[in-house]
Amino acid sequence: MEEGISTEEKILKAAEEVFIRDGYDGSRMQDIADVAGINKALLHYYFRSKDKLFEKVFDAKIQGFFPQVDEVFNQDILFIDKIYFFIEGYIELLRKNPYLPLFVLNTVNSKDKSEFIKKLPIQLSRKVAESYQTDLKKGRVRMLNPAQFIISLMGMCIFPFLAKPILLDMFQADNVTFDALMQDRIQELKTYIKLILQP
Amino acid sequence: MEEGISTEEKILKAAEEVFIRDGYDGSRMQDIADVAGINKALLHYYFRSKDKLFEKVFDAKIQGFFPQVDEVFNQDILFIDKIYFFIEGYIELLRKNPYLPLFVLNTVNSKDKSEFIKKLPIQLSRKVAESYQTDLKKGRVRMLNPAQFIISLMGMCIFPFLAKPILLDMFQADNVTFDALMQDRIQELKTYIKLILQP
DNA sequence: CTTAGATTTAACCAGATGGTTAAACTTTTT
DNA sequence: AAAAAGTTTAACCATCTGGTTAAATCTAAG
Repeated sequence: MEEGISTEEKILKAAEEVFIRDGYDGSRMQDIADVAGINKALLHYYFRSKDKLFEKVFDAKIQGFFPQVDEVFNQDILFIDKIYFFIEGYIELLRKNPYLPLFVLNTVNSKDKSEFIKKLPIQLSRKVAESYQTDLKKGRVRMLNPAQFIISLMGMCIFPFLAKPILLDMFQADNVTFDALMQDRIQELKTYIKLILQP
Repeated sequence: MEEGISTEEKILKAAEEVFIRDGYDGSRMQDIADVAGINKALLHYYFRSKDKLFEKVFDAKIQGFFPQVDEVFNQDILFIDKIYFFIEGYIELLRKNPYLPLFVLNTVNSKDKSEFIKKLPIQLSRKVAESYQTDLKKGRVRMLNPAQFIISLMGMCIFPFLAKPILLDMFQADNVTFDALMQDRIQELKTYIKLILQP
């Protein structure tokens, strides 16, 4: 654990690591303290409870689950190009935060944290749908169900990171080849999207 | 809890419910005993430990994560039709077992159960790839990366069930409309697959 | 320098947890 | 019917867990 950062920050970094690795139920306050290199009582001094600490970590990480769509979708460009940019951005983001999807999905699926769903900055569906309708009217894209399209797009981006251990086994891959696969996947998904969208 | 079934079966049913609902770390042996309507000591009498009980449940459920692909892929039909059958079968299966994906993915991603990956009956990738090559040679399908295709196919089938709470919020849906969306999704995915595969 | 406020420490706490034990009870076998 | 085997129970156990407490230590302010 590095010098020069506050105890609060040490705790947040350690908590993030442990919560992501072990999940909420599997995480121990003593483990977080050990990783942070501090006395366990400080966790309560600074954050009051395990719940609140988790919430703080979740709040910090959640902003990354849905990348800022404004920059992409407010541009005056073709819908399909917006989707390309989205794919590039999202897969890059997931490559840097490969454990994020499972962390978020576990949280929103857990029964005592389902209200955390309200914390998700979900503008994606609206932005995509509006942008899609614009291009549909101009005959630039095929008619399809925007909701289903968004689900598919997200599924194709996110799923491999969730299923990484399975895919490593399935394709006799290691971390290096998996990452290359994810790199290649950007182009692959663009191809699919083009085939699906072009009228 | 029903009459006429053995204590062992009672425990397995209850354990399945609780492990799926709360995850391994979040599950308590007393909870499982309560759901089963038995004394907690019986869990150890019949299954020796929480670990072993979990493994038994996992073994039972895992067979369903990858549906039997033999029936579908051994048929002498077009590759694309095989994929259609796969989609129908898999989405139906997931609609009946909506919590299964998260259960499995959590298990294979957890650090002390990663060896469970070996229990997955993974013939899917090989079957799909072989079948795809056959049709490729006959010019029935477009050239693409089979691994990426499989990942996408599975992602589009599985992801919505993992992200259900998010999607409910995102699309202002409830359980009924979500299920209808999953029903409709079969046709939608077939459309995508057709567009992607046709030469 | 002293005081006040902030931070940290080590010990402690009540309840929870997976698991154990021995006795009681039930079913099967002889 | 009695004995043996199998099942169940209630109590118990050592350890773990999130959290608390009061004293010690550190830092900032006057």
